[in-house]
Amino acid sequence: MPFLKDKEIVPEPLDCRILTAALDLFVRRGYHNVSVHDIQRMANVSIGSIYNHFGGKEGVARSLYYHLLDEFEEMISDVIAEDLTNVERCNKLIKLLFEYTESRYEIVEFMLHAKHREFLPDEPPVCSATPFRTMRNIVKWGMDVGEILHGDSWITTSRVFGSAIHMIHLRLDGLIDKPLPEFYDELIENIWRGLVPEKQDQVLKAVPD
Amino acid sequence: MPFLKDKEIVPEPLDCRILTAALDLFVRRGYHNVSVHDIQRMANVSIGSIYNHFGGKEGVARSLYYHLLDEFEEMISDVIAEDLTNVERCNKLIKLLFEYTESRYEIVEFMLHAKHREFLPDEPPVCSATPFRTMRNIVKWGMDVGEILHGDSWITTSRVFGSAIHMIHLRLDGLIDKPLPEFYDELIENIWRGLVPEKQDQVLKAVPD
DNA sequence: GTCTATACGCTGATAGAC
DNA sequence: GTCTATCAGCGTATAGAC
Repeated sequence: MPFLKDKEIVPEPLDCRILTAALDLFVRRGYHNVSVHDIQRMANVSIGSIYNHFGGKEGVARSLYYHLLDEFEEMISDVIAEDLTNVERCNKLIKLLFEYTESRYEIVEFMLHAKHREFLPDEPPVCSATPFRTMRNIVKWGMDVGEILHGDSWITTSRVFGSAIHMIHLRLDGLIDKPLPEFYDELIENIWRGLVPEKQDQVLKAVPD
Repeated sequence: MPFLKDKEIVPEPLDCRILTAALDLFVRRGYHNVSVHDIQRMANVSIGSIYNHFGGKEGVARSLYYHLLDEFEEMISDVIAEDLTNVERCNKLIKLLFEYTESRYEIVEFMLHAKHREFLPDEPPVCSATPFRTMRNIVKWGMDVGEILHGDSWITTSRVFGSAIHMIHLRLDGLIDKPLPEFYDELIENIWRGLVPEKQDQVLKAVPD
Protein backbone atom coordinates (compact mmCIF):
# COMPACT_ATOMS: atom_id res chain seq x y z
CA MET A 1 0.00 0.00 0.00
CA PRO A 2 1.66 3.25 -1.11
CA PHE A 3 1.81 6.21 1.18
CA LEU A 4 0.15 9.43 0.19
CA LYS A 5 3.54 10.86 -0.57
CA ASP A 6 3.79 8.52 -3.52
CA LYS A 7 0.74 10.11 -5.02
CA GLU A 8 2.72 13.27 -5.63
CA ILE A 9 4.34 11.56 -8.57
CA VAL A 10 3.54 13.52 -11.73
CA PRO A 11 0.27 12.11 -13.00
CA GLU A 12 1.31 11.17 -16.53
CA PRO A 13 -1.73 10.95 -18.80
CA LEU A 14 -3.08 7.48 -19.28
CA ASP A 15 -2.75 7.38 -23.07
CA CYS A 16 0.83 8.35 -22.80
CA ARG A 17 1.64 5.64 -20.29
CA ILE A 18 0.07 3.06 -22.57
CA LEU A 19 1.97 4.20 -25.64
CA THR A 20 5.25 4.40 -23.78
CA ALA A 21 4.85 0.91 -22.41
CA ALA A 22 3.77 -0.44 -25.79
CA LEU A 23 6.76 1.08 -27.56
CA ASP A 24 9.12 -0.40 -25.03
CA LEU A 25 7.59 -3.86 -25.25
CA PHE A 26 7.16 -3.89 -29.03
CA VAL A 27 10.78 -2.94 -29.54
CA ARG A 28 12.18 -5.40 -27.04
CA ARG A 29 10.10 -8.44 -27.94
CA GLY A 30 8.45 -7.63 -31.23
CA TYR A 31 4.77 -6.87 -31.73
CA HIS A 32 3.58 -10.46 -31.89
CA ASN A 33 5.40 -11.49 -28.75
CA VAL A 34 3.54 -8.89 -26.70
CA SER A 35 0.03 -9.40 -25.38
CA VAL A 36 -2.48 -6.79 -24.37
CA HIS A 37 -2.05 -8.08 -20.83
CA ASP A 38 1.66 -7.26 -20.99
CA ILE A 39 0.97 -3.70 -22.03
CA GLN A 40 -1.71 -3.35 -19.41
CA ARG A 41 0.60 -4.59 -16.70
CA MET A 42 3.53 -2.40 -17.63
CA ALA A 43 1.41 0.71 -18.08
CA ASN A 44 -0.43 0.14 -14.81
CA VAL A 45 -3.82 0.44 -16.42
CA SER A 46 -6.64 -1.99 -16.96
CA ILE A 47 -7.36 -3.87 -20.13
CA GLY A 48 -10.64 -2.01 -20.39
CA SER A 49 -8.82 1.30 -20.68
CA ILE A 50 -6.69 0.07 -23.51
CA TYR A 51 -9.76 -1.01 -25.43
CA ASN A 52 -11.53 2.24 -24.60
CA HIS A 53 -8.67 4.40 -25.81
CA PHE A 54 -7.28 2.48 -28.73
CA GLY A 55 -9.76 -0.25 -29.55
CA GLY A 56 -7.22 -3.01 -29.08
CA LYS A 57 -3.62 -3.96 -29.58
CA GLU A 58 -3.51 -3.07 -33.23
CA GLY A 59 -5.01 0.30 -32.41
CA VAL A 60 -2.20 0.94 -29.96
CA ALA A 61 0.40 0.06 -32.57
CA ARG A 62 -1.26 2.22 -35.20
CA SER A 63 -1.56 5.16 -32.87
CA LEU A 64 2.08 4.80 -31.92
CA TYR A 65 3.09 4.59 -35.53
CA TYR A 66 1.19 7.70 -36.58
CA HIS A 67 2.44 9.58 -33.58
CA LEU A 68 6.05 8.83 -34.37
CA LEU A 69 5.61 9.49 -38.06
CA ASP A 70 4.32 12.92 -37.10
CA GLU A 71 7.33 13.56 -34.90
CA PHE A 72 9.57 12.51 -37.72
CA GLU A 73 7.76 14.71 -40.18
CA GLU A 74 8.03 17.65 -37.87
CA MET A 75 11.75 17.13 -37.48
CA ILE A 76 12.15 17.25 -41.25
CA SER A 77 9.95 20.31 -41.59
CA ASP A 78 12.13 22.08 -39.07
CA VAL A 79 15.23 21.23 -41.05
CA ILE A 80 13.67 22.44 -44.27
CA ALA A 81 12.55 25.67 -42.64
CA GLU A 82 16.11 26.41 -41.60
CA ASP A 83 17.17 27.80 -44.96
CA LEU A 84 20.11 25.58 -45.70
CA THR A 85 21.35 24.25 -48.99
CA ASN A 86 19.91 20.89 -49.93
CA VAL A 87 23.22 19.24 -49.28
CA GLU A 88 23.31 20.75 -45.82
CA ARG A 89 19.75 19.55 -45.26
CA CYS A 90 20.81 16.00 -46.02
CA ASN A 91 23.74 16.34 -43.66
CA LYS A 92 21.62 17.72 -40.90
CA LEU A 93 19.06 14.94 -41.29
CA ILE A 94 21.72 12.27 -41.14
CA LYS A 95 23.17 13.94 -38.09
CA LEU A 96 19.79 14.04 -36.38
CA LEU A 97 19.04 10.44 -37.27
CA PHE A 98 22.39 9.37 -35.84
CA GLU A 99 21.73 11.30 -32.64
CA TYR A 100 18.22 9.91 -32.35
CA THR A 101 19.60 6.42 -32.72
CA GLU A 102 21.68 6.96 -29.62
CA SER A 103 19.29 8.98 -27.49
CA ARG A 104 15.91 7.62 -28.52
CA TYR A 105 16.85 4.18 -29.61
CA GLU A 106 13.36 2.66 -29.35
CA ILE A 107 11.79 5.21 -31.66
CA VAL A 108 14.30 4.63 -34.42
CA GLU A 109 14.05 0.90 -33.93
CA PHE A 110 10.28 0.96 -34.17
CA MET A 111 10.21 3.23 -37.21
CA LEU A 112 13.13 1.93 -39.24
CA HIS A 113 13.58 -1.62 -38.12
CA ALA A 114 10.11 -2.98 -37.44
CA LYS A 115 8.12 -4.78 -40.11
CA HIS A 116 4.88 -2.86 -39.94
CA ARG A 117 3.32 -4.89 -42.70
CA GLU A 118 3.08 -7.78 -40.30
CA PHE A 119 0.86 -6.02 -37.81
CA LEU A 120 -0.51 -3.05 -39.73
CA PRO A 121 -1.41 -4.78 -42.98
CA ASP A 122 -3.18 -1.80 -44.47
CA GLU A 123 -0.33 0.63 -43.97
CA PRO A 124 1.95 1.32 -46.89
CA PRO A 125 5.64 0.69 -46.18
CA VAL A 126 7.41 3.33 -44.07
CA CYS A 127 9.62 4.35 -46.95
CA SER A 128 6.60 5.55 -48.87
CA ALA A 129 5.47 7.75 -45.98
CA THR A 130 5.77 11.51 -46.17
CA PRO A 131 9.03 11.92 -44.26
CA PHE A 132 10.86 9.57 -46.56
CA ARG A 133 9.29 11.10 -49.62
CA THR A 134 10.48 14.47 -48.43
CA MET A 135 14.00 13.15 -47.99
CA ARG A 136 13.96 11.99 -51.58
CA ASN A 137 12.64 15.35 -52.66
CA ILE A 138 15.48 17.16 -50.96
CA VAL A 139 17.88 15.16 -53.07
CA LYS A 140 15.88 15.94 -56.20
CA TRP A 141 15.82 19.66 -55.40
CA GLY A 142 19.56 19.48 -54.94
CA MET A 143 19.95 18.00 -58.39
CA ASP A 144 17.59 20.57 -59.92
CA VAL A 145 19.54 23.54 -58.62
CA GLY A 146 22.88 21.98 -59.48
CA GLU A 147 24.10 21.36 -55.94
CA ILE A 148 24.11 17.65 -56.54
CA LEU A 149 25.28 16.00 -59.76
CA HIS A 150 22.51 14.64 -61.93
CA GLY A 151 21.76 10.95 -61.87
CA ASP A 152 18.99 8.49 -61.27
CA SER A 153 16.94 9.67 -58.36
CA TRP A 154 16.66 6.29 -56.63
CA ILE A 155 20.36 5.67 -56.89
CA THR A 156 21.37 9.07 -55.64
CA THR A 157 18.96 8.93 -52.71
CA SER A 158 20.16 5.46 -51.81
CA ARG A 159 23.72 6.62 -51.98
CA VAL A 160 23.04 9.61 -49.74
CA PHE A 161 20.62 8.19 -47.18
CA GLY A 162 20.83 4.46 -47.82
CA SER A 163 24.33 4.05 -46.51
CA ALA A 164 23.50 6.10 -43.41
CA ILE A 165 20.37 4.09 -42.76
CA HIS A 166 22.35 0.92 -43.25
CA MET A 167 24.74 2.05 -40.54
CA ILE A 168 21.78 2.68 -38.28
CA HIS A 169 20.65 -0.89 -38.83
CA LEU A 170 24.11 -2.18 -38.04
CA ARG A 171 24.14 -0.11 -34.88
CA LEU A 172 20.68 -1.25 -33.79
CA ASP A 173 21.71 -4.84 -34.41
CA GLY A 174 24.64 -4.37 -32.10
CA LEU A 175 27.33 -4.85 -34.72
CA ILE A 176 28.71 -1.35 -34.61
CA ASP A 177 29.74 -0.68 -31.04
CA LYS A 178 30.66 2.98 -31.33
CA PRO A 179 28.03 5.74 -31.14
CA LEU A 180 27.04 6.70 -34.66
CA PRO A 181 27.75 10.43 -34.31
CA GLU A 182 31.43 9.55 -34.18
CA PHE A 183 31.16 8.41 -37.78
CA TYR A 184 29.35 11.49 -38.95
CA ASP A 185 32.19 13.61 -40.30
CA GLU A 186 33.90 10.88 -42.25
CA LEU A 187 30.62 9.54 -43.60
CA ILE A 188 29.47 12.95 -44.83
CA GLU A 189 32.79 13.57 -46.52
CA ASN A 190 32.54 10.18 -48.13
CA ILE A 191 28.96 10.66 -49.29
CA TRP A 192 29.51 13.85 -51.22
CA ARG A 193 32.84 12.88 -52.70
CA GLY A 194 31.93 12.51 -56.34
CA LEU A 195 28.32 13.58 -55.87
CA VAL A 196 28.74 17.35 -55.82
CA PRO A 197 30.33 19.57 -58.48
CA GLU A 198 34.08 20.25 -58.16
CA LYS A 199 35.55 22.00 -55.17
CA GLN A 200 32.58 22.19 -52.88
CA ASP A 201 34.49 21.63 -49.68
CA GLN A 202 31.98 23.50 -47.62
CA VAL A 203 29.74 20.45 -47.53
CA LEU A 204 32.21 19.07 -45.05
CA LYS A 205 31.59 21.47 -42.27
CA ALA A 206 29.09 20.26 -39.76
CA VAL A 207 25.81 22.09 -39.95
CA PRO A 208 25.15 24.51 -37.10
CA ASP A 209 22.86 23.19 -34.38
CA MET B 1 -9.61 -39.12 -55.75
CA PRO B 2 -6.52 -38.77 -57.96
CA PHE B 3 -5.89 -41.17 -60.84
CA LEU B 4 -2.79 -43.23 -60.85
CA LYS B 5 -1.41 -41.00 -63.56
CA ASP B 6 -1.15 -38.19 -61.06
CA LYS B 7 1.22 -40.25 -59.02
CA GLU B 8 3.79 -39.92 -61.77
CA ILE B 9 4.40 -36.38 -60.65
CA VAL B 10 7.97 -36.07 -59.51
CA PRO B 11 7.89 -37.13 -55.89
CA GLU B 12 9.45 -34.08 -54.33
CA PRO B 13 10.89 -34.96 -50.94
CA LEU B 14 8.63 -34.18 -48.04
CA ASP B 15 11.10 -31.88 -46.23
CA CYS B 16 11.50 -29.84 -49.33
CA ARG B 17 7.77 -29.39 -49.81
CA ILE B 18 7.45 -28.22 -46.23
CA LEU B 19 10.28 -25.72 -46.50
CA THR B 20 9.04 -24.38 -49.81
CA ALA B 21 5.55 -23.86 -48.46
CA ALA B 22 6.87 -22.30 -45.27
CA LEU B 23 9.07 -19.85 -47.16
CA ASP B 24 6.17 -18.80 -49.32
CA LEU B 25 3.83 -18.29 -46.39
CA PHE B 26 6.36 -16.61 -44.11
CA VAL B 27 7.27 -14.11 -46.78
CA ARG B 28 3.70 -13.33 -47.79
CA ARG B 29 2.14 -13.05 -44.34
CA GLY B 30 5.01 -12.89 -41.90
CA TYR B 31 6.07 -15.66 -39.55
CA HIS B 32 3.58 -14.88 -36.80
CA ASN B 33 0.64 -14.74 -39.15
CA VAL B 34 1.25 -18.29 -40.29
CA SER B 35 0.11 -21.32 -38.33
CA VAL B 36 1.46 -24.83 -38.51
CA HIS B 37 -1.87 -25.79 -40.03
CA ASP B 38 -1.30 -23.34 -42.86
CA ILE B 39 2.07 -24.87 -43.66
CA GLN B 40 0.66 -28.36 -43.37
CA ARG B 41 -2.18 -27.55 -45.75
CA MET B 42 -0.03 -25.86 -48.38
CA ALA B 43 2.65 -28.55 -48.28
CA ASN B 44 0.09 -31.35 -48.45
CA VAL B 45 1.51 -33.12 -45.44
CA SER B 46 0.18 -33.81 -42.00
CA ILE B 47 0.96 -31.87 -38.87
CA GLY B 48 2.64 -34.91 -37.46
CA SER B 49 5.20 -34.93 -40.25
CA ILE B 50 6.13 -31.34 -39.60
CA TYR B 51 6.73 -32.09 -35.94
CA ASN B 52 8.63 -35.25 -36.84
CA HIS B 53 10.95 -33.48 -39.26
CA PHE B 54 11.43 -30.10 -37.70
CA GLY B 55 10.05 -30.27 -34.18
CA GLY B 56 7.60 -27.46 -34.77
CA LYS B 57 7.12 -24.15 -36.48
CA GLU B 58 10.25 -22.57 -35.08
CA GLY B 59 12.24 -25.57 -36.23
CA VAL B 60 10.95 -25.08 -39.75
CA ALA B 61 11.95 -21.44 -39.70
CA ARG B 62 15.39 -22.23 -38.31
CA SER B 63 16.01 -24.95 -40.85
CA LEU B 64 14.94 -22.63 -43.63
CA TYR B 65 17.19 -19.91 -42.30
CA TYR B 66 20.27 -22.12 -42.09
CA HIS B 67 19.58 -23.59 -45.48
CA LEU B 68 19.38 -20.20 -47.14
CA LEU B 69 22.39 -18.89 -45.25
CA ASP B 70 24.32 -21.81 -46.67
CA GLU B 71 23.17 -21.04 -50.18
CA PHE B 72 24.18 -17.45 -49.69
CA GLU B 73 27.56 -18.46 -48.32
CA GLU B 74 28.16 -20.75 -51.25
CA MET B 75 27.36 -18.00 -53.70
CA ILE B 76 29.95 -15.78 -52.06
CA SER B 77 32.56 -18.55 -51.99
CA ASP B 78 32.05 -19.03 -55.70
CA VAL B 79 32.63 -15.36 -56.34
CA ILE B 80 35.78 -15.34 -54.21
CA ALA B 81 37.10 -18.43 -55.98
CA GLU B 82 36.77 -16.67 -59.31
CA ASP B 83 40.04 -14.74 -59.03
CA LEU B 84 38.77 -11.23 -59.47
CA THR B 85 39.96 -8.03 -57.89
CA ASN B 86 38.17 -7.14 -54.67
CA VAL B 87 36.35 -4.33 -56.40
CA GLU B 88 35.14 -6.73 -59.05
CA ARG B 89 34.04 -9.11 -56.33
CA CYS B 90 31.88 -6.42 -54.79
CA ASN B 91 30.41 -5.62 -58.17
CA LYS B 92 29.66 -9.23 -58.88
CA LEU B 93 28.00 -9.68 -55.52
CA ILE B 94 25.81 -6.65 -56.01
CA LYS B 95 24.92 -7.90 -59.45
CA LEU B 96 23.99 -11.31 -58.11
CA LEU B 97 21.96 -9.84 -55.26
CA PHE B 98 20.07 -7.66 -57.72
CA GLU B 99 19.36 -10.64 -59.95
CA TYR B 100 18.30 -12.77 -57.01
CA THR B 101 15.91 -10.05 -55.92
CA GLU B 102 14.12 -10.38 -59.24
CA SER B 103 14.29 -14.11 -59.79
CA ARG B 104 14.14 -15.48 -56.25
CA TYR B 105 12.29 -12.73 -54.55
CA GLU B 106 11.16 -14.77 -51.53
CA ILE B 107 14.66 -15.81 -50.58
CA VAL B 108 15.99 -12.28 -50.53
CA GLU B 109 12.91 -11.10 -48.69
CA PHE B 110 13.29 -13.77 -46.03
CA MET B 111 17.00 -13.22 -45.58
CA LEU B 112 17.29 -9.46 -45.83
CA HIS B 113 13.90 -8.18 -44.87
CA ALA B 114 12.61 -10.47 -42.14
CA LYS B 115 13.16 -9.76 -38.48
CA HIS B 116 14.60 -13.07 -37.37
CA ARG B 117 15.04 -11.89 -33.80
CA GLU B 118 11.29 -12.07 -33.37
CA PHE B 119 11.00 -15.77 -34.12
CA LEU B 120 14.54 -17.09 -33.72
CA PRO B 121 15.48 -15.28 -30.52
CA ASP B 122 18.76 -17.12 -30.08
CA GLU B 123 20.10 -16.34 -33.53
CA PRO B 124 22.50 -13.45 -33.92
CA PRO B 125 21.38 -10.85 -36.47
CA VAL B 126 21.82 -11.77 -40.14
CA CYS B 127 24.42 -9.11 -40.66
CA SER B 128 26.73 -10.85 -38.24
CA ALA B 129 26.47 -14.14 -40.14
CA THR B 130 29.35 -15.42 -42.21
CA PRO B 131 28.20 -14.19 -45.63
CA PHE B 132 27.93 -10.64 -44.42
CA ARG B 133 31.23 -10.87 -42.57
CA THR B 134 32.84 -12.06 -45.75
CA MET B 135 31.41 -9.14 -47.67
CA ARG B 136 32.98 -6.78 -45.15
CA ASN B 137 36.25 -8.68 -45.46
CA ILE B 138 36.31 -8.25 -49.20
CA VAL B 139 36.16 -4.52 -48.69
CA LYS B 140 38.94 -4.71 -46.11
CA TRP B 141 41.16 -6.77 -48.41
CA GLY B 142 40.54 -4.18 -51.09
CA MET B 143 41.75 -1.46 -48.78
CA ASP B 144 44.77 -3.51 -47.72
CA VAL B 145 46.01 -4.04 -51.25
CA GLY B 146 45.30 -0.46 -52.26
CA GLU B 147 42.41 -1.12 -54.61
CA ILE B 148 40.06 0.80 -52.38
CA LEU B 149 40.96 4.04 -50.62
CA HIS B 150 41.55 3.70 -46.90
CA GLY B 151 38.82 4.71 -44.51
CA ASP B 152 36.72 3.44 -41.67
CA SER B 153 35.72 -0.10 -42.43
CA TRP B 154 32.07 0.26 -41.40
CA ILE B 155 31.63 3.39 -43.42
CA THR B 156 33.25 2.02 -46.53
CA THR B 157 31.27 -1.21 -46.36
CA SER B 158 28.04 0.70 -45.84
CA ARG B 159 28.86 2.90 -48.78
CA VAL B 160 29.58 -0.06 -51.02
CA PHE B 161 26.92 -2.55 -50.00
CA GLY B 162 24.59 -0.46 -47.85
CA SER B 163 23.26 1.62 -50.68
CA ALA B 164 22.72 -1.49 -52.81
CA ILE B 165 20.93 -3.26 -50.00
CA HIS B 166 18.84 -0.17 -49.43
CA MET B 167 17.74 -0.31 -53.04
CA ILE B 168 16.80 -3.94 -52.56
CA HIS B 169 14.60 -2.94 -49.65
CA LEU B 170 12.96 -0.24 -51.73
CA ARG B 171 12.35 -2.76 -54.47
CA LEU B 172 10.92 -5.37 -52.12
CA ASP B 173 8.65 -2.73 -50.61
CA GLY B 174 7.31 -2.00 -54.06
CA LEU B 175 8.60 1.55 -54.25
CA ILE B 176 11.05 0.99 -57.06
CA ASP B 177 9.09 -0.40 -59.97
CA LYS B 178 11.94 -1.17 -62.35
CA PRO B 179 13.96 -4.40 -62.10
CA LEU B 180 17.10 -3.70 -60.10
CA PRO B 181 19.59 -4.98 -62.70
CA GLU B 182 18.68 -1.96 -64.81
CA PHE B 183 20.28 0.22 -62.14
CA TYR B 184 23.41 -1.85 -61.92
CA ASP B 185 25.78 0.04 -64.23
CA GLU B 186 24.99 3.49 -62.94
CA LEU B 187 25.07 2.37 -59.33
CA ILE B 188 28.45 0.69 -59.68
CA GLU B 189 29.91 3.73 -61.37
CA ASN B 190 28.50 5.86 -58.58
CA ILE B 191 29.79 3.62 -55.81
CA TRP B 192 33.42 3.65 -56.83
CA ARG B 193 33.56 7.29 -57.80
CA GLY B 194 35.80 8.67 -55.08
CA LEU B 195 36.40 5.29 -53.45
CA VAL B 196 39.14 3.97 -55.72
CA PRO B 197 42.50 5.54 -56.57
CA GLU B 198 42.59 7.85 -59.62
CA LYS B 199 41.84 6.62 -63.10
CA GLN B 200 40.55 3.17 -62.38
CA ASP B 201 37.90 3.15 -65.05
CA GLN B 202 37.99 -0.58 -65.42
CA VAL B 203 35.79 -0.95 -62.36
CA LEU B 204 33.00 0.18 -64.58
CA LYS B 205 32.98 -2.77 -66.85
CA ALA B 206 30.48 -5.39 -65.87
CA VAL B 207 32.09 -8.52 -64.49
CA PRO B 208 32.02 -11.53 -66.79
CA ASP B 209 29.29 -14.06 -66.00
C1' DG C 1 7.32 -42.44 -40.75
C1' DT C 2 2.82 -40.63 -41.67
C1' DC C 3 -1.52 -39.48 -40.37
C1' DT C 4 -6.04 -37.88 -37.44
C1' DA C 5 -8.15 -36.44 -33.48
C1' DT C 6 -7.72 -34.26 -29.37
C1' DA C 7 -6.00 -31.48 -25.40
C1' DC C 8 -4.78 -27.29 -23.42
C1' DG C 9 -2.81 -22.72 -22.78
C1' DC C 10 -2.74 -18.21 -24.27
C1' DT C 11 -4.62 -14.09 -26.31
C1' DG C 12 -7.71 -10.89 -27.98
C1' DA C 13 -11.95 -9.21 -26.82
C1' DT C 14 -16.44 -8.27 -24.09
C1' DA C 15 -19.88 -7.64 -20.34
C1' DG C 16 -21.15 -5.47 -16.66
C1' DA C 17 -20.09 -3.46 -11.85
C1' DC C 18 -18.40 0.77 -10.03
C1' DG D 1 -14.12 6.39 -17.95
C1' DT D 2 -11.95 2.77 -15.33
C1' DC D 3 -11.80 -1.62 -13.69
C1' DT D 4 -12.40 -7.08 -12.96
C1' DA D 5 -14.00 -11.35 -14.34
C1' DT D 6 -14.97 -14.18 -17.93
C1' DC D 7 -15.45 -16.05 -22.65
C1' DA D 8 -14.59 -17.90 -27.18
C1' DG D 9 -11.27 -19.11 -30.61
C1' DC D 10 -7.01 -20.09 -32.29
C1' DG D 11 -2.62 -22.22 -32.51
C1' DT D 12 0.89 -25.25 -30.59
C1' DA D 13 1.79 -29.55 -29.39
C1' DT D 14 0.86 -34.55 -28.29
C1' DA D 15 -1.16 -39.26 -28.24
C1' DG D 16 -2.04 -43.03 -30.47
C1' DA D 17 -3.86 -45.60 -34.78
C1' DC D 18 -2.09 -47.16 -39.11
